[in-house]
Amino acid sequence: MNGVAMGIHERKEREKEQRKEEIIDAAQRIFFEKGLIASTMDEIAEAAELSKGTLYLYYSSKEDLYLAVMMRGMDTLHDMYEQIVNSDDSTVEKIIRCSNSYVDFFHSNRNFFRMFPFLQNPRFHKQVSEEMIKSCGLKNQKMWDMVIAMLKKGMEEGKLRSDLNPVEVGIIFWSSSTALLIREDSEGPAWKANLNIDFDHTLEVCNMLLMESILTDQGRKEYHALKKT
Amino acid sequence: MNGVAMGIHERKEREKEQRKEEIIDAAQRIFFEKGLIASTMDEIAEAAELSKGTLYLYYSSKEDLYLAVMMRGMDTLHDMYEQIVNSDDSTVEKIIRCSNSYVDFFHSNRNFFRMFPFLQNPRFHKQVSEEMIKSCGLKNQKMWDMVIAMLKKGMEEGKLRSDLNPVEVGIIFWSSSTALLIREDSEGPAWKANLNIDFDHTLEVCNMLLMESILTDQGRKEYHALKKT
DNA sequence: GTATGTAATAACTGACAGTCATTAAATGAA
DNA sequence: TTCATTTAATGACTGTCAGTTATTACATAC
Repeated sequence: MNGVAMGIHERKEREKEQRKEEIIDAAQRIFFEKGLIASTMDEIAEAAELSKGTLYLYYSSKEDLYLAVMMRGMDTLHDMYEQIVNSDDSTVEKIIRCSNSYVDFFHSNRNFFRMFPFLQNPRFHKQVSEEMIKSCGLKNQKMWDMVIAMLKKGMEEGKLRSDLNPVEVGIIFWSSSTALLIREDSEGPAWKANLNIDFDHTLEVCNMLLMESILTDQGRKEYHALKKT
Repeated sequence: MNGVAMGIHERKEREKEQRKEEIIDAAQRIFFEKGLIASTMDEIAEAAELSKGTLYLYYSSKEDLYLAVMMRGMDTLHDMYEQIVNSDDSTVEKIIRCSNSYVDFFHSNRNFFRMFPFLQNPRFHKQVSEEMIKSCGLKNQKMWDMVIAMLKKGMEEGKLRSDLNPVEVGIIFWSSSTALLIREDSEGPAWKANLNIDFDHTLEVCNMLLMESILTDQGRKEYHALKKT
C-alpha cells in the first residue's frame, strides 16, 4: 500500500462513519415520531434514501439502530452533568443543579427521554448486539462514576451524612426522579385534571424531602440558604 | 322464554366466563415464560387447547389478553393493601407494612410485577381496547384512593407533616419504590457484583430517608420505636 | 326431525424484520 | 485505457405472526 491508497482508505472510513450518522438522522426522525414498535425499517430506509438492505450493512437490527439514536440523548445528558460536576460550585449546589438539569433535559429532549426505559426491559435486549449493549453500558457507567464521586466528595466535606452509601444515595435520587418524570410523561395530564397534581412540583418536593434527610446540619444550612436565592 | 331456557342461558353465561378464565390461565403460563413480545397467539391457543380464532372471540388483541393477566396481579396487590389499610394498626405502622408488602409482592409475584411497566408505555396502549383500559384504571384508582386516604388520616392525626399534599406523598413513595424494584429486577445482579449494592437494602434506605422527612416529631418517635422491635 | 342461532375452527391476508442473490461502482494493476 | 477485483447497494424474497373470515359442528327451540 502506498500513500495514495492510504488516503483512499481513510476517506472511505470517513464516508462510512458519515453514512452511519445519516442513517441515525433518518432513524431519529422516524423513531421520534412513532416510537420503536410502530416505526418500520422500510420507513427509515426511505427517510435515509437508502434501501432496507443497506441499513443492515450498518446496524444489525432495528433495536440496535434504536439504541444508536438513544445514545445521542445519553451524550447530551452526559455533557450537561460533566459541565456541572467540573464547575467550581459547592457540592450542595452541584447536586441541586444536577437535579434541575435532569428535569430540563426531560422537557427539552422528551423524545430522547422516552427512549431510556427501553434499557429497563430485559426482554428487548435479546435483539440487541453485544457490542451495542457494551457501548451503552460504558456511557452509563461514566455518568454514574461522576455522580457517585460528587456525592462521595460531599460526604468528605461534611455536607452529606457519611453513614450513607454514596452509590445508594445516587441510585435513590436518580431512580425516583426518573420514575416521576416517566409518570409525568405518560399520566401527567390525567393527574393534573383529576387531582390537580403537577409532577414537576412533586419532583421538587421529592428531592427536597430526600435532601433534608441526606444532608448534615452544615449541608442543610447551605441548602436552605441556596434555596432562598 | 321459560324457566328452563333461563337456566340454559345462565349456564352458557357461566361457561363463557369459565372459558375466559381458562384462556387467561393459558396466556399467563406463556406470558410468564416469554414476556409479551416473544409470546405468540398461536402458542397461547395451543396451551388453551383452542384455535387462535377462538381467542379473538373472547379478547380483542394480544395486548388485551396481556392486560387481563396483569389484572390478576393487581387484584393480589389490591387485596394485600386492603387488608393492611383496614387493619387496626396505627397509621405509621400501616405505612411501613404497605412498603414491606410491596417488596414482598415483588419477590413472590415477580412475573406479575414485570407486567406493570407495560402501563407506562403510552405507545402500546393503542392496541388495547378502551374497555380494558377503563377496567384497569378503575382498579388502579381504588388502590390509590386507599393509600391517599391512609396518608390523609396520618396528617389529621398529627403523625405526618400536614403541609405536604397526601397525593404527592403517595406518588413519591410509590414511584420511588417501583423504580428501585424495576432496577433490582433488571440490573440487580450486575450492581451486586460490581459495587456490592443490594437493592432491597437500598429501597429500605430510600423509604427510611423519605419517612424521616414526612413524619412529624410525634410520628418520628413512633416510627423509631417500631423499627426497634 | 328440522330450522335457527351460537361456538369454534383453520385456512387466509397483510405487514414487517431480516436475508441473499444480483447489480453497480470504485479501485488498482497491466 | 482496459479489465479484473473488491466493495457498496439494491430489491425481490422468506418466514413469522397478529388478526380476519368463510365454513363447519353443535346445541337449542319449535
